[in-house]
Amino acid sequence: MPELPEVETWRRLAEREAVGHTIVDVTVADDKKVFDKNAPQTLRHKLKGRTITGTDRRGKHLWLTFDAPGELYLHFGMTGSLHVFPEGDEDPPSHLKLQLHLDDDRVLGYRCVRRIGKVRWLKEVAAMPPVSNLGPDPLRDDLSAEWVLDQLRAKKGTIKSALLNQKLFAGVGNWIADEVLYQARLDPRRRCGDLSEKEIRSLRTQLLRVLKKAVEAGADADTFPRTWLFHVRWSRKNTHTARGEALRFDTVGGRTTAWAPERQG
DNA sequence: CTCAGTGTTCAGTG
DNA sequence: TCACTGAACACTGA
Repeated sequence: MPELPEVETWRRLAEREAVGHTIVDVTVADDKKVFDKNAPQTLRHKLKGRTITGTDRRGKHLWLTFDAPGELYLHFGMTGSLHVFPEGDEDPPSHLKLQLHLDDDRVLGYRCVRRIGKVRWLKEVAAMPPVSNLGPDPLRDDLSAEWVLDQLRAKKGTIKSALLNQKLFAGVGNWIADEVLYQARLDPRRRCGDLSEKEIRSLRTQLLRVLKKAVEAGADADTFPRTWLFHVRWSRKNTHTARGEALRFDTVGGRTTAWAPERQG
């Protein structure tokens, strides 16, 4: 479920477990789609022998820095994830596309089931697309109420599509957008321009709150508050929220949107 | 067997 | 040119 909280959780995992370690070997899957323009052998050559010195993230994009120029960009698509496991693990994650074998007999592994993720070797990730095209990351960057008001008032589409716009709120994805609208009690189909100042301020407050809570929980869904829409939004078989409100599914902003009309009127 | 889906990009529309 | 919409991508699981 890689939206901002999941990617931030993986960044912290890499920061804690891999920074300071040297890559003694690299396993690269034969997958031209995930590796994009990078030839697998080039990637292997660049990474082998390097020491990981840092991690960074913006929105849903994660990258590693090293003791020499060049950065490893990781994007997870809809089904990617990052793992640390022992060398020779009997039951390693499936669909591993990249394995960095560290100097302490552990592996930092990038997994991508649906092959929509991307792995690239770049000079400076933050200076080029897609990361350079992102707007502020609500948890990393200052997201002032005034800026949000200005931006949303200039938009013509629905509030749901604005929340998903990475130039406005980098890292917000489909479940977070729905959760924020549920918490802020707003109909996802409302036009941005029709929202009152009070409603936009509430939206911003709930956005920061949902992101902060999800990151504090280590993106572990089981520990998200019981009342969150999250727990019922994944199956259309669910008919009600934990609070007992009728649940509805509509396509808004081109994405499946779960919401509770009686709360979000 | 069919179809929806946590994300991004790009072609098409107005 | 801009803002926005919808399809495509690849694969899994309901």
